[in-house]
Amino acid sequence: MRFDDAVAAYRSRGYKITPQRLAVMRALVGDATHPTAAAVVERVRRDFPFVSAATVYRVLEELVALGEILALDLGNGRMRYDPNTSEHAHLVCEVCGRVEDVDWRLAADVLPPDRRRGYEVSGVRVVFNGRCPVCLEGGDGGGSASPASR
Amino acid sequence: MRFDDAVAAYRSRGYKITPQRLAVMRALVGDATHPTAAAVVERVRRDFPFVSAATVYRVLEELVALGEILALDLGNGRMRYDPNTSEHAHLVCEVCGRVEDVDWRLAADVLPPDRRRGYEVSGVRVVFNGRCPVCLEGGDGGGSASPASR
DNA sequence: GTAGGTGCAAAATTTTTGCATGTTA
DNA sequence: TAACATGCAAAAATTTTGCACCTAC
Repeated sequence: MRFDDAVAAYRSRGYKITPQRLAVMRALVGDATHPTAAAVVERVRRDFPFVSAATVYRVLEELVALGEILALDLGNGRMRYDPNTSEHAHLVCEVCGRVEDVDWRLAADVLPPDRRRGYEVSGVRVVFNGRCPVCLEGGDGGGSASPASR
Repeated sequence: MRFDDAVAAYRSRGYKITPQRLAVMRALVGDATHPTAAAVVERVRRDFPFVSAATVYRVLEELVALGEILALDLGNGRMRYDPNTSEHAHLVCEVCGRVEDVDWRLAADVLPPDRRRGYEVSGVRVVFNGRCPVCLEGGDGGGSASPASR
């Protein structure tokens, strides 16, 4: 997502440009931490203390629908949002829940047609699970750190 | 998951073999529909009308921990369970929510080491999104059928 | 001025948990 | 019989929604 593109996308659909929408967009541009909705709410409130969480949820949904951000369901009950809409995979630490982008292109059509079972494939999500450098160095064996689970 | 393996896994850990656990296992073996927890509850109740949903959730968790089934979070708020624990990808219909296995192996190490950002990668989840044959034939453009969303 | 947006609080959903009771080994 | 498992109901946690008020255009 680029800020101006997102604003243009709103304009082109006749949606109003409100301070709340601008604040959510500002909170997301250039962010590579894959925040949860709650984290976006928190960040928006730094500039705009009384936004309603419902509004943030609604704006996030809009941005996904506009194709400006990606909604990632990485397997722990909370949605995460990614302003990087280019084709890439994700690395998820199964200990601390950290999420990172991996520049690893995989065209949807790597799935041979005879394996598509009649589906018209429009996209692919690739999530690598593992342990991040920090968690590897810290505790080893079991699950120590907060697993970012629900 | 094979029934006998799952029972053996329970035994080997000193867990008791209860009718409820057997019923959940029976409900899952050979199932390729990737049922939600609620669907498993429903199915178990066909043979065992008064099982508590909490028990089914607990048994599903156990089976995942035992490595007998896979918990899939395919991006619509509900967990789905897959007794096929071999390495494979999933095809998800974005119209009706149907999920199918695709025999498409992708070793975790297809991710080149210099792209791993220091992670120790232990697994990969690949989900292809698209439209299933039924939904392709039915309505085209928008979203008609029940999108199996939350 | 008006269509559309926001805030609040309550609803909805799915999953988890505490605790008393029941059951397997 | 003694540890473990279950059932129930309430709690949790996240996201959605209804409705009255407000505001960008």
